[in-house]
Amino acid sequence: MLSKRAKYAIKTILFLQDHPELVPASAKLISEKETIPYKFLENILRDLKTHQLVKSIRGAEGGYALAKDPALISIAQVMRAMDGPIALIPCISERFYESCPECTDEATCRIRKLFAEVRSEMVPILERPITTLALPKE
Amino acid sequence: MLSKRAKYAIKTILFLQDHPELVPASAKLISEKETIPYKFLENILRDLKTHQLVKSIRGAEGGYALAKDPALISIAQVMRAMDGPIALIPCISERFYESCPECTDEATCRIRKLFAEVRSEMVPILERPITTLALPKE
DNA sequence: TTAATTCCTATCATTTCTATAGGATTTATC
DNA sequence: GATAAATCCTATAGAAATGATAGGAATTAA
Repeated sequence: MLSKRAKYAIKTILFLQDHPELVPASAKLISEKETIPYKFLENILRDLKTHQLVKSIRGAEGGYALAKDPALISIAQVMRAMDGPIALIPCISERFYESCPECTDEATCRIRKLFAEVRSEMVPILERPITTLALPKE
Repeated sequence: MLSKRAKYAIKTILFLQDHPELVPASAKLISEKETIPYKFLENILRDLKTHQLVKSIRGAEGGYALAKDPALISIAQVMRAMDGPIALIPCISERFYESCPECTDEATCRIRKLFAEVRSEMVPILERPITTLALPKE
């Protein structure tokens, strides 16, 4: 399951997407509007910045904005920045590969292919740009 | 990511699938063959039994066996028994539905549909019977 | 100069995950 | 009937991850 960090991060990214580009949004504002604990948010924003998903403007009247065109940002990017791999087992992850400590031999692992298939179905959906995340119609 | 419990449980289920039906496999045997800590395994087996994936025979010469035809058992069942929901957010889970505490309104949640789609791609793959999990050919 | 803000390090609290301990109960076999 | 090999059960310990807070340094617009 997604961590709370990741959920907060997604809310933050979507908030910034909606926010007028010219005015940066302060952590305080985001915290209040999205009901995210302030200090926790600061720390998420730092991480999002490290991963080049948001940029910051320091000082009074400063704040945060998306670091790039929303058409180039996906939920997958946010998830990876917060929680790490999307794959359910590490030995099939593209970006976070690790061998499974329990596994004696990847070549003969009977579940590896299954989870690889799962991953390859998940990823393209999660990699859609956030511009495709319209509000559901009533 | 899958928990160690879930990985151990999957190994156990596959071990039992391969094991001759007439002789139950003891926790000790499984523990040794699959290198799973004995006491941890006992506790996993209990849980698998509660979820009616394995059955047990008590006493000397006792042990465990699959509770049903392997054609009726899937990795999804094992995962749900060990780790709970397969969905990445609780508000789209079929079996473990919960509203997201961060969410003000499901109807207007912008990521809900996306994660529902992800889930609906994952589930059919994970629900394939374990009889389809052949060893990969060289 | 002040106030608003990001930035940084550290720490705490809670929960979840992994694993172990110790023994009660059951049952096949000798 | 005794013994040994098992499952079964409750409890708890230890470790790691997660969620959250504290306190202040640095930056900058007004």
